[in-house]
Amino acid sequence: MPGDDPAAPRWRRRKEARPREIVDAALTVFGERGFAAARLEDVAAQAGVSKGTLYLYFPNKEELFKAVVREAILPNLDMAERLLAGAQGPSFAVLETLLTLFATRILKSRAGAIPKLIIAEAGNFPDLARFYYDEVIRRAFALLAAVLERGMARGEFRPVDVDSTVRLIVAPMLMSALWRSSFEALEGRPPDVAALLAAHLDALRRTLAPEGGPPS
Amino acid sequence: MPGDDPAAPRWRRRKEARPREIVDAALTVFGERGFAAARLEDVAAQAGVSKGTLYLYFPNKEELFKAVVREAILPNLDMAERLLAGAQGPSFAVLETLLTLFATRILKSRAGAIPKLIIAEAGNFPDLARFYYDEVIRRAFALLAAVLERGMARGEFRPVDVDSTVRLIVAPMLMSALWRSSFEALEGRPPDVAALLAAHLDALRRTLAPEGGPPS
DNA sequence: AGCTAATAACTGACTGGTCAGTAATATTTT
DNA sequence: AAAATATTACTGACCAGTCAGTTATTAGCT
Repeated sequence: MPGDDPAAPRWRRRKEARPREIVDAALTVFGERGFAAARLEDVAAQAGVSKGTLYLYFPNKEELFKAVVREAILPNLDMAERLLAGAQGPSFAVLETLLTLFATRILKSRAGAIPKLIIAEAGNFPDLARFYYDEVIRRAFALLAAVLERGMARGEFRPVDVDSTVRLIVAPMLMSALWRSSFEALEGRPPDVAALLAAHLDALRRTLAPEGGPPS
Repeated sequence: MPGDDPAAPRWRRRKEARPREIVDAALTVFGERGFAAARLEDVAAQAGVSKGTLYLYFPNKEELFKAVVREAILPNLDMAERLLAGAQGPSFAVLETLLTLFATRILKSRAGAIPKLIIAEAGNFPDLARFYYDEVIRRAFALLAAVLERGMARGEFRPVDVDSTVRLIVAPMLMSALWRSSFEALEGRPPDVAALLAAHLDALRRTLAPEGGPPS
């Protein structure tokens, strides 16, 4: 407990550690409440710091949010892009790995709340929407489009409309993320992400298979 | 313009027409701003009425929102349920009709904003989430599950995990709705709902086909 | 028909509470 | 002592919900 030791200082200067701790706390609070409804006072409390301190490290709420996205999402995108760049095997395996990566690294972590957050607030905070669209969505879509192109070029996938198919691939994953944030509490059992992912991959295998036989 | 004619009354009593007009205005404003950020003052202005009048017809913001859902969504669900109950032909045609119905009646109308709204605010307004879950989601899921069961019973669909497959069916439609509300403004072209629906139906045909041949 | 209450519908200023951002002040470190 | 870091108290804007008062409409009376 603070205050136990009267000789201990009430607080310490920790210039290096603060930003990370604040961003981490912000991910939690934004995830629970959304952007507009999150109170910076709560973020500060969660980070073990006072509200004024936030403003020493971030100029305002929006920039704090951008920092959250940068820390929680972008490293995973980097990883996914490196994965595709170095891929050797069949394209469907790449797709499978990417979706599994998303399910484990995003869906199961606190970062899973971010998509909901963006969708919820895009209308009222267009700058945020623009930022997320440019930094995340465009890149993720381009990545999946590249996998499809690769598969079609190698004769592993039948020819499909790339844009629509990318959306079909992404939708169930995204929906899982939104679902968790919104309705998990209302359903008895927690949603079975593994089952959904399996069914989705099965469906994709059938959808992408060239007429002759299975793609993988 | 009001005020043009000095003999015209400043307002009129229109007890019967008010509720519908207010709900209609509320759908617009909630759709643009979300539930929490929508100002009842704006709803009132849009309905051509003063703020106090809203409270003559609806006890509070939440009940007004529920009225919006009842008016904009539930009639479509009723229609869909009647459609399945009276269906004669192949199950895939039923599925196709249902999805097309959704694409035209919900996605293209202002009601398309409601899913976003619910997802956005579920965390902060659990009563709203519960209401929507009970009145809409449960019914819609049961409906699609019934179509799948019907198709499997008639040997038109291969055996699938019903719960996962329902989610796979819904996800792209839902995502379209969310997308429109959030990112339409940021992308150059408007999203091609028809192309997505066609690709989705194509994928579903392949996914549900029994091993022997096509389901429809 | 016209005049006069009585009532129902409606208005808009106000209240109480919330919260992002800022200013003034305090504590720690060098 | 001075600089750096942090806290606390405050300001200003915002908005759901309330309510005292106003206006349109109806009903009763002549």
